[in-house]
Parts: sequence; structure tokens; C-alpha cells
Amino acid sequence: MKKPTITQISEQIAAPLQAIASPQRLAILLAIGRGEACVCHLEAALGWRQAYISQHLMALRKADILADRRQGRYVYYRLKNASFLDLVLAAASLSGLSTESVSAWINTSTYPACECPHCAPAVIAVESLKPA
Amino acid sequence: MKKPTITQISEQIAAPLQAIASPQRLAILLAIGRGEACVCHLEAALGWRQAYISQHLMALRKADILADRRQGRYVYYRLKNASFLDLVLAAASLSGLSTESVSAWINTSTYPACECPHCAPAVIAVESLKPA
DNA sequence: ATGTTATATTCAAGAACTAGAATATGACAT
DNA sequence: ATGTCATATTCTAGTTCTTGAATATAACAT
Repeated sequence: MKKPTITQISEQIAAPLQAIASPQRLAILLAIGRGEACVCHLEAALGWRQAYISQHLMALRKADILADRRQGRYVYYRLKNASFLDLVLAAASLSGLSTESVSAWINTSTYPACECPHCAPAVIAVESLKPA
Repeated sequence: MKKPTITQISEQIAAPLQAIASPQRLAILLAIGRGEACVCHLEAALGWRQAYISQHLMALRKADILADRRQGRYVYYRLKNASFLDLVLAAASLSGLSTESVSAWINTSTYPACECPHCAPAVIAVESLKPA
């Protein structure tokens, strides 16, 4: 392939950065973390309206940063490439934030740790163990 | 200090990313690289007008990404923190670019390798060695 | 089929960003 | 002091981004 121009190079680098460089979408990436999250989890975690979250998820999907997986009524989002989270952490460090203060907000679980009634299988399981 | 909210965290992470996430400013960062560059060097390297470059430099300075040093009429810009370049390289890799294709555009010299007559001390020195 | 829940899309007003033009400043030479 | 060169700042029209509101779709239960 031909050697790309600096314009082509910088436009290509800018594409994912522009998708990520918004407080809202960074918060979403952190809330998804290295696991998965449904929209209702993000609603609970971030306190925003569903439509608003959906719009930002769409932007991240278009930028090829998120992948989605439908399971029944729920759609689970995850990072297509875990390195995106490393990029966020590097940016955090460059903006003077300690790793701990950021890590505290990263969803690390493989399965959704969602407060909403349908996304918390663990909680439901415990509930269902109660004597009738 | 108190544990910051996810909103505070993500706003702080977004600040440098927003400054970087523009093709123009990425091109400038690559053209500065790990060395220094005067505005006239950037004019030559990027082929843009001076005022336009200056505006983007101002944005990068406000975001605390660039430092400037005046020497005579010239102002030399450099990255305040070399890790910003690593961040750019990480983003490049995530956008599917090979390290080489990006590295080809990075100015690595410690001193400006500027095509314009005043910023090329090496070239001037050789010229001045010519017999009169 | 109808209703309900989870999520997606469209629309529009306002805010913010872009990029060109004109002008200003700062340093040096005469 | 004047001129010139390097760089910075201001202004502005055009464009893009944001975000709330309304509406649409998809899956499941009845």
C-alpha cells in the first residue's frame, strides 16, 4: 500500500478519539468496563434518560468501539477491544487522575452488575432462595 | 480529598482528549514529535496558513499539552509530556494503523528540522562554509 | 391481537467548534 | 522611529455537536 499522507493518518487517528472525547461517552465506557452492560444498567449507574444513553451508545457503535449482543429484550454492550479502556486510563493519568480514583468507577465484572430488577441475576437468585 | 463523582472523573479525562481529538491538532502533535518545532516549521510541514496553525497551537497550549519557549523572533513548541505522543500512538494502533506508517511522520529530532530558511541552523552552517 | 418493557431513531433548538480574514503584538535590523 | 518578519489574537459566518422531546421498533407476556 502507498504511504499515507499526514492528513490521512491524522484523520484516521482522530476518528476513535473524537468518539471517546466526550464526558458522557467516557462515563459510559467506564461503566461498561471490561464486562458487559445493558442500557438499563447504564441508566441506573449514570442516572440519565434511556434515549440519551442510547444516542451515545449509537455514536460509540458507529465508531466501532462498542459491540452489542441482544438477549431477549435486553441488549448488552461491551468494548470491542479492551485496549480502548487502557487508552482511557492513559488519558486519565495524563489529566492528573490517580489510577485508583478512576478504577473505582470501572465495571470489572464479566456479567452485568446492574441495579435494575432484570439485569441482576445474582440478586434475583438470592431473592428466590427465600422461604415462601 | 473526597472521592470524585463519575461525572467529575469523565470530564477531567475528556479535557485533554477533546484537545487532541482533531485531525489538525494530531498532525501538529506528530510534526512536533519528541522534539521542538517553531510555527514556520509547521507551516512548511503541514502546508497551512500561519494564523490557522497558531489557533490550534493556542488550543493545545490552553489544554496544557504544549509548552512554548521564545527564542528571538521564534517560538518553539514542544510536548509538555512525552506520554501524549504515546497516547496518540495507542490511538493510531486502535484505529488500525501500523506503528511504522505513523512513525514515518513523527519529528524525532531534538532540534527543529525546519525547511524554512531561519529554522534550519544545520543547513545555514553548511552554507556559510562555502568559499567566498 | 394488545399491552408492556427495553431499546432505537428522528427531530429541532441551542451551544460549541471550525476556519478564513483582518488585525495586533513582539523582536530585531536599519 | 520605521520596517519587516514571526507569531498571536479577534471577529465572524458556516457548520457540526448536544441534548431534550417525541416517536418507533423489537421481544415477550397475556
